[in-house]
Amino acid sequence: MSTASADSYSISELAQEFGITTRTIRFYEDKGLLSPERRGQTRIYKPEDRVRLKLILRGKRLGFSLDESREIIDMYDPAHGNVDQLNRLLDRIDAKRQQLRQQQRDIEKMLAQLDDATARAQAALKDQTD
Amino acid sequence: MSTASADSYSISELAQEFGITTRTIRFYEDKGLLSPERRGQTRIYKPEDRVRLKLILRGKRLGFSLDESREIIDMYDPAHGNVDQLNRLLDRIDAKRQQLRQQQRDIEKMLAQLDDATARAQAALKDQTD
DNA sequence: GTTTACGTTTACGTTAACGTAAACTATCCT
DNA sequence: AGGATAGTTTACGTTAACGTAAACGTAAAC
Repeated sequence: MSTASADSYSISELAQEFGITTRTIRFYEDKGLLSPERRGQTRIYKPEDRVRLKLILRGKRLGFSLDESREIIDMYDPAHGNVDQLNRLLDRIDAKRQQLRQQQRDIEKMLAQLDDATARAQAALKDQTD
Repeated sequence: MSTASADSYSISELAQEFGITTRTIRFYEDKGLLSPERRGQTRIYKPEDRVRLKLILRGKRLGFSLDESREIIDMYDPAHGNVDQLNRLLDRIDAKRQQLRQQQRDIEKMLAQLDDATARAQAALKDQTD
């Protein structure tokens, strides 16, 4: 099964594409983050599953837990009924936005710190080669 | 010990300022990220210790492990001897920079996604209130 | 002089996110 | 037919980052 039939992927194809193990993908399913189709026993992943996986891994790179990633993914879904729930959803979205903005500030400071470290190291190098 | 003598802090002062527990601070020391002075048994934290703690927590917000945070903090230190080591340091700094830039891209995409989710939720709200 | 508040060490417990291994099934290859 | 290859379930193991509790020291406060 080296080629995906039309618009679907095997578990090992996705694993290889994203540099993770099949165990990890099954684990995400176990935690309710993925729910691929089945052909018999075998899992069949559709493009939408692949997108969800991408979002999970993006969250991971930002230090989010799987629960947080699930929450963010669910925010995009169209399954939110009444007015109260929609308002609560909007609040949660806003909270996440604040958190991401904080991370942006943190990154800026850390990048500045790295620039500083680079300058120091280069200065030390120059001293050595004199 | 509600007031810090001159330029130093107690462990509970730092804990309260940063919204963490004293257990956490001692844990960081155990992992070699902090090494405060002692007055008898009691730990005395200097401004530089406080700065290190701030850096650790910033790393935490970005999803860094304590080992990664320690590495970043050590990058700033002036304890790197020969030319080879300095070059390796410069490489590691650059790698971290790349990682942070990736995080920046991830955040941008996620913010865009949140904007999208907000628009959808607001549209759904409008439908409800008609 | 004994609570109360803050500090200490030691040690076992807990959760998230997988790793690793065993035991089995289905399929393709030669 | 008999591996080799890719899939499956089940289950125990592991690491990081603390939480929680016990048992104790010390010093200020009542």
